Amino acid sequence: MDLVKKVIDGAVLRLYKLRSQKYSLDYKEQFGDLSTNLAFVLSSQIKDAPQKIAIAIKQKIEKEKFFEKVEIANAGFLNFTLSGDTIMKMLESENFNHSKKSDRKKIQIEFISANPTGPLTLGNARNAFTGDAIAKILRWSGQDVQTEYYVNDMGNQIETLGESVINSKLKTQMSKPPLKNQKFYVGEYIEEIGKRINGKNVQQIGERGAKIILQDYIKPLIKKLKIHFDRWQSEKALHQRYDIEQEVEKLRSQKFIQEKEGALWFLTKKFGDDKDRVLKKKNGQWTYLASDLLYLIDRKKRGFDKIIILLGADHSGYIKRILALGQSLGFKKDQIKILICQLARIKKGEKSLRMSKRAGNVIYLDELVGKVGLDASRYFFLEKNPNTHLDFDGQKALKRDLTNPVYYIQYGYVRAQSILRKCQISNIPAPKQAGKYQTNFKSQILNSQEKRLALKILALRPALSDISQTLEIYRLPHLALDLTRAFSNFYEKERVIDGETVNPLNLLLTQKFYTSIDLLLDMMGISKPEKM
RNA sequence: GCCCUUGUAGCUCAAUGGAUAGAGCAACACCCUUCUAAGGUGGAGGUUGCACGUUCGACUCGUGCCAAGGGCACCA
Repeated sequence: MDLVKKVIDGAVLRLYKLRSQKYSLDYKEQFGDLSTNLAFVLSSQIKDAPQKIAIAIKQKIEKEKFFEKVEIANAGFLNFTLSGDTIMKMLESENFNHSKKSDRKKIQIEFISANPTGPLTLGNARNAFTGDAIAKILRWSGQDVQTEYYVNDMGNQIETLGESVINSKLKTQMSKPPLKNQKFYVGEYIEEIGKRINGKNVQQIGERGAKIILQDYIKPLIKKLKIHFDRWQSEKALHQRYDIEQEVEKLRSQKFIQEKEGALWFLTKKFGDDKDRVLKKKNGQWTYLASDLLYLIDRKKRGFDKIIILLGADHSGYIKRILALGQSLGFKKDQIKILICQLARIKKGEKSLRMSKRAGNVIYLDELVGKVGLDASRYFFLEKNPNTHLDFDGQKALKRDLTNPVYYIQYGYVRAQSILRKCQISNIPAPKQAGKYQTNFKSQILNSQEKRLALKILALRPALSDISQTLEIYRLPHLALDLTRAFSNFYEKERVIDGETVNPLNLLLTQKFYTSIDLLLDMMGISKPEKM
């Protein structure tokens, strides 16, 4: 597929002496093996009729022997038919490695970063799985990736946690009924923590509680979710490592800081924010923005070329100010990318409610994964564009929404694996060494199942390249499903092993399918079963 | 009121400005008991929230409405 693109690009360059704009080169069964809208895209630049351009391109590339047929349809679409040999040769040399490794960048991806005031909930799931998958596809594309969880282990919410714990102790220690307060965190975990810790004041109890939540609730679950963080960055540690006063002074000399109404403001408006933001309150306390500033300073020092931050939609208002802070520190606009995941809501009867740890209206992620399994959970959350608004029906979701195609994909994977294993047993060369076959595909005629499967496999690498740029992770499950479908169709009609003989063409297809699904499952963090 | 996000089949979602808007689930009819049946084939299901506009061409871009979610603190 890359090859075909090169040929077309080459022809266009020779014809028009201009770099082709973004054009599509897709496999759509109804329009030949590959089709492109290139002539239309060029026509707006060259100011000539698409049909004429298409004819010129057709004449130029028709001589290339791997096009069996080039057709013009619908006043300018170019539809190509590739020969079976071409397709199989392309397939044989396909290794699924990212092609361009030249610009290796140091990228940090920060995700989840839920406050250590309670266990992770359903609301963190999207962010968690998406972040993990982004890290994996970026690594595939050759980037130097570091994953990080930012722990807000200081500030008001920690005190609130302390108060909540103390309040819960009223019941157990002093046999007084605990106070009801909307502000307090509720849940079994609060009582559990109350039994385990003591402290001399709210602050200390809050901090100890946060430590326990992080160590005994959050980290073990993350491990269970098969997510790895290279670093857990404590907010408190940042304040110990850097002198906030000094850092702010540096910025003051650059005129990003101003004193107004007795407080210290960061002039984020200069960078396009709606208003300026307080950095140090009238009472002398630093706001959370000061921590964010330190965190960015830290990341600048650590030399990241790019920072990707995943936030929930309730933080969408922060985007501008984070970018503003970043720019004041010398980050360019495109070096900080903030992705927003819409919040998950819970359906209760007719109503749909926002989850809240304080209202005790939550589904814990641990519970969900325990019930439906990690694979199904991952698939469910990865499948959707994070911008979609998700209403989660606790009852139905467990039964219906999560009876998802992940099993179909795994099944296809197992089938392919089983065939490959059989080939090994019957003394046929090891499946992973594709080169060994040296298959001669001369005048190979492919039937529609074989062709479809081959072309879909070939389309994978360009698609992954694209996703590693756009970070549209939700395309991964769709790709996997689509590929598996093509394989199932193929499997239904074709045989790889027939008695004692092996069909080398079909074996190659099976092998390459197996490798592509293997790669996709890895990227999605979905397990690769040997049996089902 | 202002800002961000979303509105596509009964449900969950796709569709770099391209051709007849596609998948899964659910439901219907048929086939298949294999190289693992968690399968295959076929039909049904749509005014892409509404209205204008931009152009060869709009689910996609622009403007205005309607509806939903989120945000508009010297809280994090």
